[in-house]
Amino acid sequence: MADGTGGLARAVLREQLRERLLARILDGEFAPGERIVESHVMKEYGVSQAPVREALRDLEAMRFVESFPHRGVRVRLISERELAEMYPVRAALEEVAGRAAAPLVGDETLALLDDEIEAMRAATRDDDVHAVLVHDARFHELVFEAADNALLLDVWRSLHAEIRALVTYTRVRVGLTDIVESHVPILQALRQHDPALAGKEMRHHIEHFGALAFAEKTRTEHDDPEKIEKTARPD
Amino acid sequence: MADGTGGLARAVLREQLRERLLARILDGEFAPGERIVESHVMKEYGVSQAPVREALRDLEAMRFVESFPHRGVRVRLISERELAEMYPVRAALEEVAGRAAAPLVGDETLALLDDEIEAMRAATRDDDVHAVLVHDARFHELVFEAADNALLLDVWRSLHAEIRALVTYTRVRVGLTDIVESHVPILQALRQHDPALAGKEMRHHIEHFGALAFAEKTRTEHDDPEKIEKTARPD
DNA sequence: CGGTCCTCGATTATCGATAATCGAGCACGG
DNA sequence: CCGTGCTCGATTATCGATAATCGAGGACCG
Repeated sequence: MADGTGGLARAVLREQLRERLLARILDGEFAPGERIVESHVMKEYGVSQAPVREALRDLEAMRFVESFPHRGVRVRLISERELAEMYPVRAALEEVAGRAAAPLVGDETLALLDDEIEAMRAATRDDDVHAVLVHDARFHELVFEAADNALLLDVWRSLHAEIRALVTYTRVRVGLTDIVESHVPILQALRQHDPALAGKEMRHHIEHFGALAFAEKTRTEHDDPEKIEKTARPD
Repeated sequence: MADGTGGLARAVLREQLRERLLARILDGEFAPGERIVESHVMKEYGVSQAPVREALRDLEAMRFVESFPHRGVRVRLISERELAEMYPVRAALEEVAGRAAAPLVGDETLALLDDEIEAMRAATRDDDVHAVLVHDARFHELVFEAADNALLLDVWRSLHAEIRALVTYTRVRVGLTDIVESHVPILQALRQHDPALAGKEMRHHIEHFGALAFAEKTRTEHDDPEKIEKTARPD
């Protein structure tokens, strides 16, 4: 992929475009809510419209963008409501992953998990938020991979967009250090190959930050819409 | 948002094609493993290639088909391994849905759920497997809708393909009646608006049939690969 | 006789152009 | 002034055609 913008050779165009566009979304070059115009992209990369459309549709399936007929594609801006909705889903998935991974995880993976925690610590020292996010996501992805359940991994990956927005947002309320260190109990539980404990730690890890981010909302039975409505991200 | 035009945003070719093709897949006209050739579809419906490709890509995101570059699209044939992998994922999601739905569910929804059970019973009497599947899926979908969590609903819907294959397969080992009647405790728990119970019943409902279909595999901590390997469906 | 290389039909990936649709801005009537 | 309807530029949806790629089958060589 080290060949300039002029010649997108190598793999299928659609996939290359997808990766390029995704990178630009994650880097914030395409801000949330911003439109992505097909004709602009096709001129910029010197390709036709079809692969651009298909790449955008892939990104839509990955939940990074949304589209409406005849109105084009825009980068999804994830509302707080959606973020709140994500917590129970993600908590449940992570628990499944923890339970499944615990008996299967090998020493190599445990070492890699340790590396990711160290990398998060280093990034925290540099106050490099982006790096923390990357290693945080990688830590969890390693657990899901260790669970040896392709479907579970797929489903989790489809939440990437929300997870990213989530962590970015959460950081405002809790420190990076808290996020990083909260991974330690998970690693310990995996080291002990204790499925129930690993599952519980994974679940708590998610629910903990969910509770911090949304105060009492997540666990209450009565909904209180106003608490959430007013925060609608003004761009 | 809904759609500003008053609800008549129908008729995007891609979406129509997607529905048509999906129906044909579900009806078994396209058998699992069978290829779907773009040029054939475009001639058959008198449309161009682009919408066909995009429709197929949508179906891929829904997990009904799979595609490889330059090798086209084929209807996914879901292995027993994948089915086994799905159980813990679905069980976790259904538990979340049950917990969330219990406090929110209204009388109308409870009545609809009752209707679905009745419809399943009627279909069972006619030995109409297809109808049972439809109403079974609809029952669960109603619960997910009642949970009022769009993300959860989306994730669950992305498992449709697996769920269908699952029920079809399970039926070989357990009777239709067992499947149908096992929905009753869920409905009762929802009637009582008991989140913990509803969640538990939803989970058990899934795990029960998972256990039936795959013997002891699902719940054990030690993996015993051979038990599963040898079942590789030759069809 | 077995294996490798090449050709060819079938299919997918991409292109450039056209038709359909949308939203903003402007003229017009009240 | 204010709302209504129309026109127009911008953008998406679809089309028909071309280039790239794949897999099967046959020719060729050892």
